[in-house]
Amino acid sequence: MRESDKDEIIRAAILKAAENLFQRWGLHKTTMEDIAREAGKGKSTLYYYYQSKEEIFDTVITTAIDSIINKAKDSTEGIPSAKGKIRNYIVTTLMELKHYGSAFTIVRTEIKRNTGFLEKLRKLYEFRIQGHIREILVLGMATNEYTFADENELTLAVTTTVGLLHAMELYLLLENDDSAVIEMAAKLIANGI
Amino acid sequence: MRESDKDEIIRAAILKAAENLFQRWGLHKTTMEDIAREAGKGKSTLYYYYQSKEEIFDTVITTAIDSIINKAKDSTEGIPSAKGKIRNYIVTTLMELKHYGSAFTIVRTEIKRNTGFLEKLRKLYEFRIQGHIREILVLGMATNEYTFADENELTLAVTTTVGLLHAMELYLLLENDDSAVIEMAAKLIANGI
DNA sequence: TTATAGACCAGAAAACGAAACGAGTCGAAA
DNA sequence: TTTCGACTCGTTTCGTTTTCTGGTCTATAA
Repeated sequence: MRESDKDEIIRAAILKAAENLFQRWGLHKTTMEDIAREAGKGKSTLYYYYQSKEEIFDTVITTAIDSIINKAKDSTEGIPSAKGKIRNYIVTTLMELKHYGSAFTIVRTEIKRNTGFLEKLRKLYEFRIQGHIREILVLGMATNEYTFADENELTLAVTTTVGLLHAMELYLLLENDDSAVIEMAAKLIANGI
Repeated sequence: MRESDKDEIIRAAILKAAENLFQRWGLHKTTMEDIAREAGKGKSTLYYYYQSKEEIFDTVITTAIDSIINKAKDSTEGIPSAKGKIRNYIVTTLMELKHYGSAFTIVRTEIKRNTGFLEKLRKLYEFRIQGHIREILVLGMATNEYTFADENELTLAVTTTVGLLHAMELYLLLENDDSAVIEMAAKLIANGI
């Protein structure tokens, strides 16, 4: 057991080193040797812990996204109304994304370089976000805040809400918007459903 | 007078030629000689009518955007409710944008190549769109559909609505979404304000 | 067996000089 | 007033060489 603990520590160290370098230099300018040096290991050693550079990058990104989604989810706890939950979920997601801001320069660059990249990312978290939103909307039906004729309509509402969220993420990522608009947009969506 | 009429005809012919080629080949693969050949003129002659290639391109794009905005505006005529107007304005804008679709491949490419391009475009139409939305919201106050505490709140609502519209445009341009979501999103925004 | 790293490879990317291209100018001519 | 051929000069493209870098293999040490 102590063996695998040590294993995890080194894996985490590599990840941390990679994250630092990715944030500073982006994916393409960061070499495996850079990461190895930063982690105080030989280059070959990295391949003992990770299959490829891509796996390292994916793990870094996934971790970041996980953190955002978890914070968004957490921000809905303790809020009684569904509308409030939706509002918080959206605001938190966007604010966190904005906060990661500079770190996500990488993402911005990567989006432009490779259109399929977003597609790939989305698959990783789309499902979870839709689950969260659906959960909230279902709650909203119980509290009479929202009404949906049937399962189809509920699904459409979920899709639309998440779609709008994505649209705003993209907007925030590629352009730069200020917080007042984020707040208002979130409230607007929450009330509009 | 007949002189300037003839002038306008040739200018229009050049524009039409340019539009065809831009749509087929994009801005960068279309040369001034291509346009001249298509318009049946010498290359130098183009410079008698337009200052630069950029001016030609801008004019083509502006014309297209004008058409979209006008159709959006028209789509609100005859609708009594402000909510209906908002909904139609958004749906029409997005559907038209989608309709121009292939033509706007250029725009898509241009956006990726030059981030400042969107900025520039936006300045051309931002003001008009905000004017239209504001007009509708003011009407919505008269019909008691919408309530705003003061001028500031109204302005924020306008900004947010237009911001969301832009976000969806970008999303539509860079990704591909289906009409059902557009409809729902428009309704959602209209009701949420 | 586990963990590490140096030596090595093949293909990708960078560097670079030469050639081609294309936006824009100018002067002449109709 | 309108048109265009000839010219320019900065940019892009292209073919080639060189460097770089992700990934593998093998040796070695604990």
